[in-house]
Amino acid sequence: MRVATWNVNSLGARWPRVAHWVREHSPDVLMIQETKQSDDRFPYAEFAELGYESAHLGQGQWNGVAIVSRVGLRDVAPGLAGDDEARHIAATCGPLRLHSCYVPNGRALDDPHYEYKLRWLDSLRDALAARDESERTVVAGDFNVAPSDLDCWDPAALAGQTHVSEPERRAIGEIEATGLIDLARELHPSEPCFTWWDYRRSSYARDWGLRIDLVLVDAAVAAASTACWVDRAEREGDKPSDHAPVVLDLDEQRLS
DNA sequence: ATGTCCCAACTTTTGGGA
Repeated sequence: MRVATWNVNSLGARWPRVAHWVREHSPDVLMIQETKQSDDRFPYAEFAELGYESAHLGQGQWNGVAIVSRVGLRDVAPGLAGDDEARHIAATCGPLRLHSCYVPNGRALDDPHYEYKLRWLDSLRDALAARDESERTVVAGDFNVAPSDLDCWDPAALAGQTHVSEPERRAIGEIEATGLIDLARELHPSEPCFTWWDYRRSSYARDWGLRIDLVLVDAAVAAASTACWVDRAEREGDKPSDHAPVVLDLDEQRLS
């Protein structure tokens, strides 16, 4: 079974690449962030032609999250309690309970948006702490936090900025403490595994990246996982998103 | 050169967000 997460930075602008990527890589489930679409513009029919059911929580110009699946899609839960932005959607697809997350950026440490980001992460933690432990859980998406210095191209250059602050990293740690494993880091303890590169300053060519797109899984999913990898090729070529997809491959037989 | 890309709109240029 293959599950992927991808911040597409506008599904409208990225549709040709998304459709091509889905055909090439055949994910069973794709979690999408930053669709930047209202629900009435979401390409439900186009995904259906590719064999996928879709659940979308849209907002319009900003945010927007989705889960598309070819292995069933039920018990859709759009939105995080108390949040009025389109940043979280959960659904059950086959044997997995999946959460597609788009964590607030934070903007700057002294910006009110940063406080919103920390509160949002606390809300996600609370929702995950209350989950049904019998469900096999995958929490994935754009967390806008680099959990450690290994996840940064130059930690010194980022000092004093969002994405690397101690409160943000602590909030990620508290989410993991609900019983979730940062799978890319678990399987690749010494590789950076960047997932995002700024469009500016030729950042991709210089490999000035961050690992901010995470796949957090419970112990049962971790035990069944055979790979967790970043599709850097998707960050190249014409009109890429600034994020690359992160792919989780698992052996469904080992999910007991 | 706060350097690029994407969106909306009092839309053909500007401002907000990442």
